[in-house]
Amino acid sequence: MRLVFMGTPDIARKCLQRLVEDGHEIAGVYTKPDTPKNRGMKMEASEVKQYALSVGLPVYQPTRWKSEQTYQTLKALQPELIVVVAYGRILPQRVLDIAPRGAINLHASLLPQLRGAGPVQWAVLRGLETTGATVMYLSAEMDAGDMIDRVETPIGPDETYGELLERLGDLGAELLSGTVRRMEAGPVEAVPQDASQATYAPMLTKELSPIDWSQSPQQIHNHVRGMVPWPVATTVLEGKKLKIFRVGLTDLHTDKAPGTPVAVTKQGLQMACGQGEVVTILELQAEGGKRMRAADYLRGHPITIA
RNA sequence: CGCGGGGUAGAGCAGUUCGGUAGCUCGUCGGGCUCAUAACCCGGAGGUCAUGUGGUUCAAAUCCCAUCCCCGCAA
Repeated sequence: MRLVFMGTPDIARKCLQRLVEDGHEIAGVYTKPDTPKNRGMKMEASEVKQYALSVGLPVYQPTRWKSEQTYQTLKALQPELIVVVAYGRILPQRVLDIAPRGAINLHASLLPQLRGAGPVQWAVLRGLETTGATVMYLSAEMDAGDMIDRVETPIGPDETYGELLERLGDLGAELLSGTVRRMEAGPVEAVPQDASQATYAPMLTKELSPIDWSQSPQQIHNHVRGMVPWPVATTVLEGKKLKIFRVGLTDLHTDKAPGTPVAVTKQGLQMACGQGEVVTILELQAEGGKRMRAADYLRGHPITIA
């Protein structure tokens, strides 16, 4: 089938790659414009763009979807179907109407749960035990279109956002591949979402990084793994800002105030949380330093236990 | 030229300001103690101090120059 693909990060790349391997005719690939990133502020192309170029697909990076020229350019590609995966842009309704078979989207949650830009992160942050991916039609309202296909998957008790995203990317690409095949064969059924059950998952920001030590160990654990690999949970210890990559639950108790170091062990650093419970910081990174086991960090940066 | 931290033993760090015998904590190996141990005691091995076999010097981890690599902020 002749289609236009729109997407930006790696999960989108996986989907595009799968569609290419399925033998579909990709008339064009849309992705966000290159942005200055990383140390040195070098311009960096999205994963989707890098892949598209490597297989010789035409890449488009419009900045204004409202412009007539952008609209006409897409229309001229004459896609039968538009496939959108984590594109990062809101598309005007008339753009969604260009393709005869419509515009579909892969969303990494079990809609109507977790609509928004950060469904995978919030699935972990909220401590859900199950999530998944949904293929639906795009609609004017964010992630509210009629659903075509879905796949479920359990979330591991220690799984991080990054790990889950990786898995959902593979599952999602597989799911999407099947949907497009079926659409190619003929009309498909779509069921409306129950809007009353909708929850929302906004994009994470670094403002969410600081750990609230008054929470329970399980909540802190969810917070930490939901923030890896970005933006990563943080805390300040002895005046130093630390990124916290991994914590472990304990059955211990303490009468120390939340956020106070309780003890240093072979495993790492035990910290007091809410209700006198204790979690162990297992893996961390200091500014300018590498990510390392907490026990290693403490060897060179001994802390005093009050 | 966006700002900044760093590369010293297998790991994490100190030492660099003011050049002068390579240190700490841990791991590892051997021995001891112990009912036992991740605990404790004694002893040993292990480093061309990122690179240039660069410059200055009687002498460089330390000062100067160049290069490579890692990381934080910011996006």
